[in-house]
Amino acid sequence: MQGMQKQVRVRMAPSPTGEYHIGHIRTVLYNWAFAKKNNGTFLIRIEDTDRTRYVEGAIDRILQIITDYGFTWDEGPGVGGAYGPYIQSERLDLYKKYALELVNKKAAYYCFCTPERLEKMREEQKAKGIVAAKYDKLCLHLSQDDVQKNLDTHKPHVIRLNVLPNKTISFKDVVFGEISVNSNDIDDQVLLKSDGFPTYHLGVVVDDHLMGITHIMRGNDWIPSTPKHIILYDAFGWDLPVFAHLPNLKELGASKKLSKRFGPVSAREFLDAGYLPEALNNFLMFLGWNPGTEKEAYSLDEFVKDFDMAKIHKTDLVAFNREKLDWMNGYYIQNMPDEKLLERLKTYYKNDTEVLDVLTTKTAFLSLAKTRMKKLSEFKDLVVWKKTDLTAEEKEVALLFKSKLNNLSEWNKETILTSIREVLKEKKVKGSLLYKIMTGYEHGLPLPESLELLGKEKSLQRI
RNA sequence: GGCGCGUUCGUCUAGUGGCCUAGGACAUCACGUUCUCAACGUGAAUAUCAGGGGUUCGAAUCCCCUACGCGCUACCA
Repeated sequence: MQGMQKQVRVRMAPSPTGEYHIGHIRTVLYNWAFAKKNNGTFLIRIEDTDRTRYVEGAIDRILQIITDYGFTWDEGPGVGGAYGPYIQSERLDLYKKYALELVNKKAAYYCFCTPERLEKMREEQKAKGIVAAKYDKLCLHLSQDDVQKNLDTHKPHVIRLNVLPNKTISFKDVVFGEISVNSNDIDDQVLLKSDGFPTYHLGVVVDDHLMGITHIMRGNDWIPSTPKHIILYDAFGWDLPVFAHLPNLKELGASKKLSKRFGPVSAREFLDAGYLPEALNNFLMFLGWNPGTEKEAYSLDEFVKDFDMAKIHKTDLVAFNREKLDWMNGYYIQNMPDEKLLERLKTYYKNDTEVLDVLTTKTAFLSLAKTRMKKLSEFKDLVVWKKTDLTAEEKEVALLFKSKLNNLSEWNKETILTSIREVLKEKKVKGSLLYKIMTGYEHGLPLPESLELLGKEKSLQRI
């Protein structure tokens, strides 16, 4: 079968439990690019199996933010596909069927233990000095009759994975290499909860297999769970997908996860703060991957071309350098064609009439502002000037400036600049004072150009 | 505590036994340009590759130990 490459199918499986994190976008990016590079399929599957953490509307918001970052999916919510439904809560029968298959194969068993008994069991183990409590397999030893009796009386139950002792479970990770764990360290994980929903472990394995997933790229916090999944694949007799675990993101300086204290955390917040999706994506690409060249500016298309799983970093955490993100965003703004930037700004400031007015009547401000903003959110302070209080001395400068401007017979940036130079020379003041007088800020867009745009009358009014 | 994983400039990294007296980018500093601030250009500084043992003619690169960090240890994902 050499040369018969299996069709690449990858997935992103968000849980609708809250806001979509910027790190999730990084994972989307890698999976999406890998699919595109291999002419494969990128699908989205919603893992809404935790009803206690379910957040109303979260699915729509997650799909929207993925879209807003520029990604599309070939199968999944909204687009359908041959392997649907793509929402786990609509696949409950499937998980039950496979859980029962495992029970029949003795690879799993019914457990009728109450939460209270589990709690007590853990406390007892703790008292004995065992910190990581494991289920004691009590229900594994229930007779067939007892199990049936309990089922007949509808006693609440779960289905647990039956982990055999003294086995070495190992798997090969594309990033981390060979990883092996002793089965004695693996708990008899619940597979099917008492409410009939699967746990993550059953859900992913069943769905990844049924949906033909060939490669799994996810955060490396999943490494410890992977052996459980391997046991499941083996029990079902299914082929293993390729695993690649990605380094997680941390806050710069701290070895801790991203925190609101330092800035945006959710994917949506970054957009709201005025970051461009293309800059964000470019930044995210390098958080866990590097082409090995000195090229740093990457469009999505270029990334698809160069992305290589073998170049994913084997490290546990990568710092999210917000300063570098700002630089990169500024870089993208500077290099964006004016018309395109104008559209972005109009969308960003769609509820701000003051800025919108500037964007429609004085578009020339755009090219002046371009090199002066790192985020779209900084545009407003550059073009919407504020009033400020002046000292007596400053007022004198202001009046001189006003009369100079008033005397100009021609109103253009050269004549205005001449006036500025004269004022600065005569009054021996710094340029920043004129900015304060005109704009209310110590600095801003070049005055000659700005005032030319504003017009003589309005400029004089400002003073 | 147990298990797993990691550790190169302040940060993200290049690096898979000799090209490394460790390269790039961000940040920092200096100079140039200048109506301010940016942008831009040029240049500077910053890492005995966590520490200690090996293996080898030769190690950031291979092995062992230690330290530190992170993750997991739920009827959460």
